Amino acid sequence: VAVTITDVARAAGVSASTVSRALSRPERVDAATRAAIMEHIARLGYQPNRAARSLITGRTGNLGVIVADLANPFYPDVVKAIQNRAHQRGLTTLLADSGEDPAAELELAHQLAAQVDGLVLCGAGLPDADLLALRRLCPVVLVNRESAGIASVLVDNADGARQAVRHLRALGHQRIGYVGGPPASHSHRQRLAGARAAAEAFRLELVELGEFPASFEGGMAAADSVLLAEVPAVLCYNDVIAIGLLHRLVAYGVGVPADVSVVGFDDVALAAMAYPALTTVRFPRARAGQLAVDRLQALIAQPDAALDQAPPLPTELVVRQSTGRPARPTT
Amino acid sequence: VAVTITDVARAAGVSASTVSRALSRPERVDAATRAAIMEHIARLGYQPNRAARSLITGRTGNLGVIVADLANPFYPDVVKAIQNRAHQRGLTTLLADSGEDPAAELELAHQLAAQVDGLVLCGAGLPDADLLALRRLCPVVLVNRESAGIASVLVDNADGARQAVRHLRALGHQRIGYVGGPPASHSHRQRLAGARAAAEAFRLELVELGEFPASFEGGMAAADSVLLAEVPAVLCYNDVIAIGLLHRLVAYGVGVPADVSVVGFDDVALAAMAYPALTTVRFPRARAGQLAVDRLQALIAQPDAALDQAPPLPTELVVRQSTGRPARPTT
DNA sequence: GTGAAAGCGCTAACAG
DNA sequence: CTGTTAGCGCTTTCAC
Repeated sequence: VAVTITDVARAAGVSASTVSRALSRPERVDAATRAAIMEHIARLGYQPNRAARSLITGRTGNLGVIVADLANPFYPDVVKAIQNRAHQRGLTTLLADSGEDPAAELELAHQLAAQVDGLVLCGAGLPDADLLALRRLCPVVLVNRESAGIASVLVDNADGARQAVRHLRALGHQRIGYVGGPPASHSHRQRLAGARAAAEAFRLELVELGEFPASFEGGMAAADSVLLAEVPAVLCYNDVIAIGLLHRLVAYGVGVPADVSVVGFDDVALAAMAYPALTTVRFPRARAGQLAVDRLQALIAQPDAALDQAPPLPTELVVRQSTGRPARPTT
Repeated sequence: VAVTITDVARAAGVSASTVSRALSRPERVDAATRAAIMEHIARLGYQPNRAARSLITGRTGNLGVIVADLANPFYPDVVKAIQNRAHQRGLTTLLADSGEDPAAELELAHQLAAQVDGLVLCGAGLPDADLLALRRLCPVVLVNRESAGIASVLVDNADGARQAVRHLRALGHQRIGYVGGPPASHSHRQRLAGARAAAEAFRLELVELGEFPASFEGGMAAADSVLLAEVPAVLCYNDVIAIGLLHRLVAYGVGVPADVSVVGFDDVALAAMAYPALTTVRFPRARAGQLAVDRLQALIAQPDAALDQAPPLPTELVVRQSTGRPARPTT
């Protein structure tokens, strides 16, 4: 069924090399011959065999993406952006889900490394050493994680937390609870650090309520801590936790925002759909995905260019109905 | 950097063919030599070059997945299951997102067809004719869509709708509204048909409230129709619409389920997180994804085996808090 | 500007 | 059971 370059060459009455050249270096081929060749290509529906091309060029035209968990609403948005951008650039996307398991992630990474031109790691849980080893196999770009010697697309988590704290302070709160996420998470640490710094800067008390799984259940579990600490406002590690918290608070009859203000992080679609709609900090997922592809392409073109880290992408506070002026004075 | 089969062969003191055989047909190689070869393979970290292998076998070891929209919470779950299963089977997954655009889908499908052993189409919007043409290029499996001559993994949407209607009827409702989804959708038609049949069977009135985009906004837009029709219970095309409706109803001060019972469809994670938690019909996404891979593998092995369609996968009613006994008689 | 030839890494007959 | 041979479809020197 497959039509090869030789078929095209024969049809056009030229050699295979010329057809090949017409495709890869059009300027090195006579305009007339090129036109004729193109015509035959279109007519025969010729598509170059990628395996054969890849065998000789060493390029696959594929880009690998490994995410921690596709079921987490954070990741599909990143993947979607990556796939779209890659497609624009003529690359196809290989996707793998590590299930938050570093061992699985390592295995997948090595497997993919052999069949892609570069790898994007999202929510990577790999130790720096593994990352470095991987880097020797193929170009790697990290999304929302920093590691020495590896390119990454960073987002200003700390500033996002700062904006959230500032918002809560503007509403009059003097004490703010922080519902933490998984301790291993890069974002968690940055967000916590940002919240701490902001608490100091804005002269308010930050009550750290513990670390919870980044899930709806985790958020529900955090509700008791929030109640016990009697904080009038809470910043959560992410939206999913915030929604779990919201759910449980409402079930307890605690008014949001009347009794407790809640702020999430990420601005996943969920946040706008919660009731009351969740105030949150937007994490530029689509932008991050695009940039990751762009950086990867640059790396593929120049494998050992100096990796100048761009400044982190900005985050943005999105105020919705889950925060508001406190109904009663909060001291 | 790359270690080839020849390197392994030389190290083991055998020919390349023997190494190749040791990998693909271990039983045709002496146990001792095989062991020695395996040892060298492990020591040298040899990984077969897939391009070279693919060039000769015609197999890529890749499986393509095209989804309508990754940002729709329905799809990531399917993709995750597909990728997991594929990985178990030693296949890698190429992912593409068509953005609900049939033209883009067609282009992606043809592009992917050339570099995969088979294609899974999820939420396919392609005309039957295009599907058939595609089928000639490579094995294709459809998820939740039926088309003559093409293998598919079907789900019993009609029965899901029936279960939902039955539930509402059991609660005492005599009139039920149906908030439809996109008219082009296969699921929409099946669910509507199921609801109609069930309405007749259970002797109640089904009020069709129109067709809406399958989005949160679509659901919000449907709220007015629900109010105007004064129906005490509503079945929605899917969860996302149901959540939008819920949101708007609550904002209007309409109690759910006190004043109106609401049922969604799909059981996306969102449904459990809504407040009140959404009663819905579970669509077996993970199972469907797995089955799609299994069927695709069967097709790859025997391209023109008779395609015996398995019975549709069952759906299951999940009762949560958005439905309940009506507070007042509903006549 | 174009063609001939070589070979990428691997597998699949076919001998032995 | 193992080695030899040929070639998958393409790109890329290198002559012309």
